[in-house]
Amino acid sequence: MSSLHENPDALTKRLTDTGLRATPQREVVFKVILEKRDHPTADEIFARVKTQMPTISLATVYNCLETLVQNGLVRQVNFDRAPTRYCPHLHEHAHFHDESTGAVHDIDVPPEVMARLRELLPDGYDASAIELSFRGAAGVRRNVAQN
Amino acid sequence: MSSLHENPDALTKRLTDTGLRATPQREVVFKVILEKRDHPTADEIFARVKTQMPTISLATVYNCLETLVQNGLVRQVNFDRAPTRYCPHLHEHAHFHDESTGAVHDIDVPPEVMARLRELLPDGYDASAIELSFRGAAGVRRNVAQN
DNA sequence: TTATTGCTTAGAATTATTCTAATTCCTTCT
DNA sequence: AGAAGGAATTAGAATAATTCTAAGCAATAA
Repeated sequence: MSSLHENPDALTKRLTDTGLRATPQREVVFKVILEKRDHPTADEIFARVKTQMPTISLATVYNCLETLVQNGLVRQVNFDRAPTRYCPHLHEHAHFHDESTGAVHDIDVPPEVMARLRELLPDGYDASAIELSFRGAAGVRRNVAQN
Repeated sequence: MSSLHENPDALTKRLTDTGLRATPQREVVFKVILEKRDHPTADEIFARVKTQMPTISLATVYNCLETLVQNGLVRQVNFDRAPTRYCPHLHEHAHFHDESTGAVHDIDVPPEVMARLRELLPDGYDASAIELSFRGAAGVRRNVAQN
């Protein structure tokens, strides 16, 4: 819940704090992911970034995303074989993939549930990452205008 | 734990029971998945199948896999963007992806844990599928020569 | 047997992503 | 300030898994 929205320098700082060079491309890619938290794909990010920086290339978007992911500033989310999506929420959480709308929603997972999942592993198995995702239909939403 | 290994007709029966035509190609693809439960990729399945049926095409393997999956005879397993793997275990379970060997191990998940996971979803969210996967290193294996 | 439907096949097409090689941009050193 | 060195960016080619297309073939139905 920091002030990344209000204070653009916080974003720059997060880059430099992790030892990264805060290039304009990285900043705008990072900003785009943070400002609309809808788990966009690389293509969608590319499209959004181009409106602010028309000369950027798709390869650069992929490069920036890779460095952001490798430095733990952004998370990757995969569903089946669909294009990789990018998520700015760093705390441990799961994802719900709404098949009817294509939207992806974050699902909170309490630490004790995570711990319970780890307990499922046999002795000697050490999980560096746990991925939990749901697929289905979200929001029955009776009595809500839809358009 | 049925007799699919000993009784090849059980395999045929499972195909016809689901309303599928038991073509030779489908049977051999299904057999290959069942007889070595190591979560092979489509390419690996193709290679194994070719030894028994050299004329089969990769497209057919993909077609067979698709019908098997759609009819619930085989499960698909995805890890990140790696090639899709196929799993003959139908009961609800998770997967552990060993990063050092590339192997995939099945992990049992007790029903009450599955139920606990479903409880994490907000009202109105209905999950038709839950995917749980671990990534990491399996089998610490001290005192084993490594080369 | 003929018609109909479904399956298989080879190869082309697609698509997300990565690679390559050239250029440009910073940073630092002098 | 100018030059050197390293890192980042770029356009476009390459890759790889998967899907599509069109044609032939096989099984079943009439």
